[in-house]
Amino acid sequence: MSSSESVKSLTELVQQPCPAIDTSKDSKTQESSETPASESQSTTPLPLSGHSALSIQELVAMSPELDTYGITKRVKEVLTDNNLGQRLFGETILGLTQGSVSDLLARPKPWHKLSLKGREPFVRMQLWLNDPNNVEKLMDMKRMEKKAYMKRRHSSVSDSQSCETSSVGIDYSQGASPQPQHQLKKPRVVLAPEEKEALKRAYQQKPYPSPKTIEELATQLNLKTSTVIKWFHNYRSRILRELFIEEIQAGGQSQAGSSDSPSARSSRAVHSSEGDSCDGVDAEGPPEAKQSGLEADEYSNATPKSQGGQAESVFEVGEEAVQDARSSEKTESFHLGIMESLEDTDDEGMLKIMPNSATEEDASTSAASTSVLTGESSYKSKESSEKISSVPSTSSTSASGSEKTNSIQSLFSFSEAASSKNTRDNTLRKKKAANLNNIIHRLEKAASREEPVEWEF
DNA sequence: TTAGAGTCAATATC
DNA sequence: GATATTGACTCTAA
Repeated sequence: MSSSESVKSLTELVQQPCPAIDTSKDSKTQESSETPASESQSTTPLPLSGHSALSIQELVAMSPELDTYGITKRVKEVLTDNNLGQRLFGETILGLTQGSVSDLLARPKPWHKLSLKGREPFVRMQLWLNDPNNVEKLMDMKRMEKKAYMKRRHSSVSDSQSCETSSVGIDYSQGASPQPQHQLKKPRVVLAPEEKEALKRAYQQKPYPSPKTIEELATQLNLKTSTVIKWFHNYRSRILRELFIEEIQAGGQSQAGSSDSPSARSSRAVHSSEGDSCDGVDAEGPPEAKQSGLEADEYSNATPKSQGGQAESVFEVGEEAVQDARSSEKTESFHLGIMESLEDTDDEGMLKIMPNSATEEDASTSAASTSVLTGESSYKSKESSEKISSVPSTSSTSASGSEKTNSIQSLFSFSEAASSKNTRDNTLRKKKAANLNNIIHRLEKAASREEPVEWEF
């Protein structure tokens, strides 16, 4: 099983243009006819079928580390070069929907961060890329699809012409649009920008809000608690992904070749990202939130406050590290805002996330809550992101061997490219690095000791 | 139970 | 029309 031999052959299979792949044809062409594998969703689509006895899962399990970023990059190139759509590619090759493909191509996770299931599409992509014929095949499919579409369209046009009038009234009566039935489909919730802003601010204060906090948020925002919960889930994971890709890009810039080496990447991305994908992933980017409690001092440095005890001491170091960032006018309000709104810090503390909730208290408080808002938006600006990026700025330090720590470190570490941007002096950075590593270390310890307090940011 | 991962699919945007 | 975004769902693991 683990024989190096099989691994080797697999490596060849996956990494090199392998003849074995020629396969696909048969299995592919048949499904192509009309239905783009899509529906088969769970059934394995792809051109792998020819791959013999090895199921995709097996392939994945045995696959050597793949350069996910490189793979997606190539796929994107191929798709655009050949004018192939994500939908077709996703449905026929990956067995995924267009949205998933888009997401995957835009924000691939590094291999080591992927679960077996998550690796599947990348193996498929790699295999697909390996055989240039596959592009041709896909193009054929595209043509066929087009033909089929035209056919359908023609026939439906004539159909609709004949029953146009009636269809209006029919609508529900016929299965065509089984819409109202039990109104099975819940309308999609679309959060208003202010709501998102508020949630983001809340996130900055507490990436892992307690149920109580969630309820408060839900109440304040007039949302369902489940929506708030889901939003936090999504936001967290998307922020993470955003970070990974930025790390990779940063790494690619600073060190040409290796596209996917996991750790030791700059964290500049975290702040500059503003890629707005995940809608705000931009600012905070509390990368390994869970793993390190990072966000506490990293982007919402303010948060650490409170908690007292060990946490307090832990964060006071972080505070220091953050000091300069704070000195910048823009970030200042940001930090202060959070600081103040976190005045009572723990879960009991009402989150002041809505701009209008600022009515309470005195001016300073209102300033605080609004400043969180303004702070964030400024956070989004390139300018400020640069300033803020100095916060976690550190040079990666030696220490810690665990992967976890490494990745955490990488979040704080600065690639040369990134660091060259700001003028911070090295000693200061090193000092911060040490401090932050210290924080990380202690947080991890605390975590393993199960001291919940420590994780309440 | 909760969080993370992977997706879907509706909607927004280009 | 293609692609990007994002709320929600499902599954898995701790």
